[in-house]
Formats: sequence, structure tokens, C-alpha cells
Amino acid sequence: MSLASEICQSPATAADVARVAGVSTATVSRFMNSPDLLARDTRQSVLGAIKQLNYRPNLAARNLAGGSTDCLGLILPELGGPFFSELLAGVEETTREAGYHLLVAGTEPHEAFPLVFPSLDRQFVDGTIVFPHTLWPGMIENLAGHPVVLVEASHRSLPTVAFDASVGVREAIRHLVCDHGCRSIACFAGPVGAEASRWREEAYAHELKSLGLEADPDLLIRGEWSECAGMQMFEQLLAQGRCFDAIFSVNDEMAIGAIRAMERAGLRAPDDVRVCGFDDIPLARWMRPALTTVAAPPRTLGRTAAEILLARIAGRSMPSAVRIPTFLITRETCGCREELDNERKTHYETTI
Amino acid sequence: MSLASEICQSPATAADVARVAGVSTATVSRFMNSPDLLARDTRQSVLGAIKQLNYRPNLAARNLAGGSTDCLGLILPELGGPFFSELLAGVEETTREAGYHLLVAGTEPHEAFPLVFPSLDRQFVDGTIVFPHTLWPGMIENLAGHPVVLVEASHRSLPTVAFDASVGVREAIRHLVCDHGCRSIACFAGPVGAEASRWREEAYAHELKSLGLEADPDLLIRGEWSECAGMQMFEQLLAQGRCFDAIFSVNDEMAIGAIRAMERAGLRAPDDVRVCGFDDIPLARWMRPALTTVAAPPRTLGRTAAEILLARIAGRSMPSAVRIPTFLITRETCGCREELDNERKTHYETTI
DNA sequence: ATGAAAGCGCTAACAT
DNA sequence: ATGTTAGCGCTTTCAT
Repeated sequence: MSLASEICQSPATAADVARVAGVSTATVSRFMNSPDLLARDTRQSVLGAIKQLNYRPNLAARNLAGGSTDCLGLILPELGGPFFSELLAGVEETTREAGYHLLVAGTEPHEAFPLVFPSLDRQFVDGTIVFPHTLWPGMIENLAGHPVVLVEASHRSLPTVAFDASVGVREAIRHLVCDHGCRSIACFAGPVGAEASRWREEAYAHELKSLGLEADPDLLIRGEWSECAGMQMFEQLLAQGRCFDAIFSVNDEMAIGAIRAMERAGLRAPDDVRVCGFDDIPLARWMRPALTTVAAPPRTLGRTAAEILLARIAGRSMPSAVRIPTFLITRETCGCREELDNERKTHYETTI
Repeated sequence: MSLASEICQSPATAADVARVAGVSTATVSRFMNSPDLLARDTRQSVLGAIKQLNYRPNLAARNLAGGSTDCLGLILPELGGPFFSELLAGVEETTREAGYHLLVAGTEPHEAFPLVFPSLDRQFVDGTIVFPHTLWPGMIENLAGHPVVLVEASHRSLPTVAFDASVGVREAIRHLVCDHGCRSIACFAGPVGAEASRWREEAYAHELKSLGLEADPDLLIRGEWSECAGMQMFEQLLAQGRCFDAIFSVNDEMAIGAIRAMERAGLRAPDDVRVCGFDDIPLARWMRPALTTVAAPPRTLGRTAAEILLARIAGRSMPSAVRIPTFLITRETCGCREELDNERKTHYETTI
């Protein structure tokens, strides 16, 4: 049958298709890009030849000639860990479904951002999704004319996707205060300059105030997002002799570290201190005591970021600032009994 | 200063550089690919022009012309989850350090492999790392002439990186049998066709035999790697009325599912059934009871795979089959008391 | 509705 | 040691 395809080692080119179909390469190109311009018969014979030769256009050539790369870039502080990996997976899904490829790069631990970003410019990709753990000043200048969407960061002129921390945090604080009677809630925050953390801190302070409780600045402590940091933060608070009956942590890892440090100190959550995290990483559900936390679905975040970028590239208009809702999941560390079958399901949870 | 670079909208081309440096494009190309061939002075002036124009070669053009793309491809069943994300991070680190870019793609849940792979062929990348959850027959034909390394799979003619399950599993089985007196150990295996699972099963059966215990085929049960599957597998074994005093699971997720199912049934690990997993995902350490498991560091796997691929591309010779060691970490589910400070540290563990 | 031909930016012989 | 030149496979005017 397909003699040519069996003999040829190298993939068929548009020229091959053109020859077999008895048309010109321009017609083949038209078939690929705007079939409507072709006559019925022509379309048929080109299609036949394509199938026969198992033709697939060379992306590099297409790119070189036409200008688009069919590649998206994704820049994340790091690629491992429960949060970023899910975000990445969300971006990749959407990207692949749209027929694009995905180039990824991490910037930690070497602060490789200035290094990594320029190489992802329009020569390589049609657009880039950037998660700037802290917004690097001057960063924006590098982005000139290149479609970009920012994740968990805000900027006056760049499209943005971020969690709407306020709803989930409000639920959390109200739950701690109203349902469990907490009066002084410590806040475990991220490093200075981390916008995602700032939003969550603000929501915490705002809700406290709206309940008639002031956020105590001595009870706000900062760290580097990790379990390790969480442990140190708790120990520091202890060493300072601070009094508090609950902790709200802006991510789950620090909350887990805090709980670990409590255990070391002979304390227990929720009996001695109630704890609420943020993110709902899988661990939150499986650890003991199970972590109460504000769920912020990273896969959705990634998917949305990719959708916005794709829309932007295609010239479709899209809201330039999308917020992904968050919500409280009560488990054990807030003092609720874990009610397995009643808890709200998140994207993580397998259907049991 | 760099007038040209400020005026030009579109990125500088090799021709621009050539003009500014007063050389030909061939010389620019040589500078990029084999600078040693150039005279000292020429090199200097080309370098100057490149910096001045902020020149960076166009990937597509370079690719089309038959050169290298400086891109590597990575194909994974999925990108999220504790295992693959760490593997990915390892690949990306190595890739970036070598000055390459990384294109990633997932193949689940739509079995997108046949779709995704061809588009990552030499049209786009200099080589590809493939993790074939189950080795797709005929897959190899697509790879003709394209540098590939397989992860957790074996093939007669393709370079391969995989865990050496045997050592870790031997430790695990011996520990269960000799230290804890287990006599009938169930095996929670992956789906048929998953090589990684088969290796672990074989190590399990082999070690049982060498201890004078036969592996009971009724106690071998298969599932889809997930917590969910682990639960069902345990329930099925229970429903069948099987007797066993321990479970060896070929990954941690299924082990966790089994433990969850035990809790549902009013049973407890390790009191009723001792459990050992495989992988050592972060959860293993933080869950309660803490999971005893065979540690298999995915980041190392990824890094090694990338190193081999890079070596292959560079024409350097490398062993064509590398095995990454695994080892037992005893925690609570095997019946050992958790000894926090004595346990062997894995790559995951933060320095506390 | 289709063909002819000129690039896109680079590499790789082949010359010199 | 460096320049010349011919493509790589495609898209895209411009003709017809």
C-alpha cells in the first residue's frame, strides 16, 4: 500500500504530500491551516496523501516560517513539593489539550530567575506563566511585548491569577473564634515580600478586627514556608513567652512544623493550641492529628493561568485578574472531631 | 551604548551579529557551536557584538537547520503527586545546570503517549527521557535515531535508569520475617505490565523463598497504584477470607490505602497487620502510624536519567543501565517504635 | 481555487 | 581561520 512511507526513513514532508496528491506545497499548507479555502476534491486528495504518508508538519519549520512556537513557558520557584507540582500538572493538562508544548524551569535555590527568564522569551515560547515567589523588581522590563500571566502576584498592567484567600481565611478565623472560643490567634506568615502571604495575613487581620479582636503584632511571625521554619517559629514564640490559643499558618508545611514542635515540647494540637493551615496539601488529610486548613486548589490555579495565557495569545479577551475561591476544611487540629464522610472534598481526595 | 538593541524590536539574528562584528554568519554560528575553531580576535569581536545586541540564537531555525535545540523532553505518566514531581524536579535541575531547556508532557489519564511522543521527537528536542508506566508495544519504533533514556523500564537496546529494588526489598522482607516473626506476607502489586512493580514483586518472592517461605499466589493482589486501589485490595483480601500477618506494597500510596481500610474494619497497623510500603513519599514519615517503607529517591532517579541522556547526546559513553540503590526505613507500621533521631535520613527530610 | 517563489534564521559542507 | 552557499520544511504574498 503505502510504499513511500515504508521506504522513507525520514518523516514525510509537505513536498512529499504535494507530489503524491498532485498539488503544490502551498495547497498542502492551506490544507493544514485553512482547509475551507480548498476545493472539495483537492481537500480529499491531500487528505489521502497525508494519511498515506503519515504526514505531520515539522514544528520547527512551521515555527520558523510562521512565527509561533506552539510552546508555553512556566517559571516556578521550585518544581517539587505538593503545591507547585500540582500547579504544574494543571498548567500542563491545559497546555497539552490546546496542542501546545510546555517548557518548565525552576528558579530556586539559585535565584535563577534572571537567568532563566530571558531564555524563555518569544524565541522559545509564545507566552509565559510566571510564579514570582517574591516580585523581582525590574523583572517586568524583561517581559516587553511578550504575553505573560502572573500567578499569586499582582501587577497593574499584567494579567493575574491568584487565590481569593479572603473567603477561606474568614471562614477559618470565624470558626476558630466563634466555634472554638479562641481569643488570641498567632499568625505564621511567609517571608517579607511574598505577596501570597501578605494577602492571607491581611485577611487574617481583617477578620480578627471585624470580630472585635485586634491582631497582636507580637503574634505575627515570619518564616520560609517550610516545616523546618514552622518548627523554629513555634519554638521562638514559646521562648518569647507569648500566649496564644491558636495558630493560623499561611501554608500547611509551616503548620505541620508547628505541630511537630509542639509535640517535642510536650504539647498537643488541638488540646493546647488549635491549628489551621492553608493550601490543603494531601498530607493535611493523612497526618495525625489531621490538619484543619483553608483549601486552595493549585491545579485549578494552574489550569486557569494556562487558559488565560492561551486566550491572550489567541487574541481572545479575558478578565485580566481572576481569583480562585478558597474554603475551610475542618479536621482535627482545630478541635473538631474528624468526620470523614462529612468533610468537603477537595481536588486531592480520591473518591472513596 | 547599544543603539541597535534599543531600536530593534525583533530579536537580533546571526546576520545582525555578523554585520556588527564584521564577520560572516558562519563565523557567528561557529562561535556558538565550536568557539575553539575561531581566532582569538574574531572570538572577541563576535562576543562583543553578541552582548551588544543581546543575541540569542533562534531555536526553531537552529533545529530546522539540523543543529541541536538545547531542549530535552520528559514524558511522564503524570506530573503531579509526590513521586513524579520529585523525579521531574531532579531532571529539571540537571537539565538547567547543563544549559538545556526542558519540555515536559504527561500521558495519563488519556493515554496520550502516542500523541505526545511523536511531537517531542527530534523536531523539538535533542533527546527524551521516557517513563513508560507500562511499556507500550511498538513504542520503540517511534524512537528511531532519537536519543532516549528509559526510566523504570528495561529494553535490550535502550539506555535505562531504574531503582535496584532488590536490596531494599530484601531488607524489608527479612525485617518483617526475622525481626517481627511474620510468616505470611501479602503483596500489593501494580497492574500487569508495570515493570517497576514486577521487579519489586520478584524481589519479594525471591527473598521469601530464600527464607524458606513460599510466596502464596492468593496473597498477591493487583491495583492501580493509588490509595483508593489499596483500600479496595485490602477489602478484597478480607472478603476472600485470606490470612496474612503483613503486607508488602510496591508503592506507598497503596500501603496507605490498605492502612486506611484496616482502620475502617476496626483493625490496626502494626498490631493486626504489619505494613511496609515502597518509595518513601513525604507522607510516609508524617502520617500516623508512620509508614515503614523502602526508600527509593526519585530526585536521584531523575538526575541520573538526565545525566545519562546528556552524556549520550554529547557522545560521551556512559553505562547503559544504571541502578539506583534502595533501602529500608523502619518506622511504626512494621511494629518498630518510631525513633525519630535514629532513622536514616532520606532526601526528603528537612534538616531539623 | 491553486501555483510559484521568496524567505524565516540557522548549520554544514565546500572553498579559500 | 574564515567566507560562500545551499538547503532544512514551512508559510505567505503575489500571480494566475
